[in-house]
Amino acid sequence: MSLSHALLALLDAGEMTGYELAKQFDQSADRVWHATHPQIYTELRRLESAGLVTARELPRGPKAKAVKRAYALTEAGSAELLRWVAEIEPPQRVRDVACLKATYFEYADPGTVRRQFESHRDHFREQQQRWERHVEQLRTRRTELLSRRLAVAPQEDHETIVAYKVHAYQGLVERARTEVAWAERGLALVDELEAQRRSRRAPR
Amino acid sequence: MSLSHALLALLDAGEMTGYELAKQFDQSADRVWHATHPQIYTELRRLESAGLVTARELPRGPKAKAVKRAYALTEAGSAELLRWVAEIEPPQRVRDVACLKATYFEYADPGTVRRQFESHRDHFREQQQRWERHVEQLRTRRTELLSRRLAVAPQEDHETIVAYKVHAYQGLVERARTEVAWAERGLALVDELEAQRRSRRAPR
DNA sequence: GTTCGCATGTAAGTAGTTACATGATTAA
DNA sequence: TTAATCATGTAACTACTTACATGCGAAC
Repeated sequence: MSLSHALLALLDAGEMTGYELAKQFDQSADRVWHATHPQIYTELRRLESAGLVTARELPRGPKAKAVKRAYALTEAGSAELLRWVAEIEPPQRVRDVACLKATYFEYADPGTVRRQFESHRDHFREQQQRWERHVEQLRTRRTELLSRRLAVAPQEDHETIVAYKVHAYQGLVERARTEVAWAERGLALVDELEAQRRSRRAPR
Repeated sequence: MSLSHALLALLDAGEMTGYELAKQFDQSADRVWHATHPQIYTELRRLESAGLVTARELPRGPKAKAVKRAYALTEAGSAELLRWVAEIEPPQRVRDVACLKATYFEYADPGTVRRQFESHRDHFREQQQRWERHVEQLRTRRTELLSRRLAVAPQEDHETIVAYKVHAYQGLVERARTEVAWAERGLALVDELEAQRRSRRAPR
């Protein structure tokens, strides 16, 4: 289960509350792994009872009428993170709605198919830009998480840390680019098929 | 939920038993959507009680000591399939273990990282070849499912049906290619980082 | 005084996995 | 006779989603 490891990995940059972790998941470009807040809070409690993280209760505001919980890695948590990174996992199963649906576009009229491809293209264009920005921020070491991480790591490791992260997000950029290209070829295909149909129905 | 629609789509090629459907999911290259057999049998029963498919009980073998159930689309099932194909769904959330892990490769030694990238590359090379073969079979109309589907569709639609399926699987080929390229750049990166480290530790 | 962002959760439900269980038929 | 393949399921569990619920503090 990768949510737990995503959390351990984020906590390696230092103490964070559930709320801050949730933000990393769904606001920033760091969300290589999607998770909702109920799942995150639940998982943090589980990690705590498994002894992989510890929680420190902090007052919220000066009146201390409510508390927040800041989580940090334990020794066991760090060890588990190391173990997981080295472990070779069975490849993930394919489960791709867009592709599944595209296999049956014959059932939809050309206008609808066009809208499907356009929405696919627009989505991945946006993703591509988002990830390109993130790669740029990593290169110039301007993300908050990376700064925190570099602050607690020895100087000589900095280059390696940055290089692997850049490579990972660069992969996402390429992937998004591939999807955009696929959608654009799809749009061209719709045009082509329509032209063929027209010429077949009214030959000269 | 896309499993139900994957099943409806497969059944559009004609009557099939749960066992045959399960084979389409995990044996053939058609598995754009992964599912295990318990899930498939359960879902078929659900589709049946929802009135989207009907089951016909057939004897298994001549002695008729056991039965199998052949499922077919109902009117409502076909309608639902059409509705689903035209519907524009919210984009899927990213949840990528390989990428998540790659972000933290700094924690592993170069040998381990190399093995990770190699296994990624090998997996997607195999996927790429599998999908290339499948595209070829679709082009020459030699897959069983496609033959069945073409047999029940009007002649003038054949080209469109084949074209969209080829496009969908061609997309998977490109995606696999992108992953292979990413892993190969990863391997180059490991070498580069190691060379840098060596030269820094022993300058000339 | 009300809206926005911070902060934390529960509860009910759906989707998907893994292990267990059974038994028929076919080909070597 | 034994192994492989056909064929169908249940049960227990984990992962994830959605809706509901609460309350503080700051700024306008």
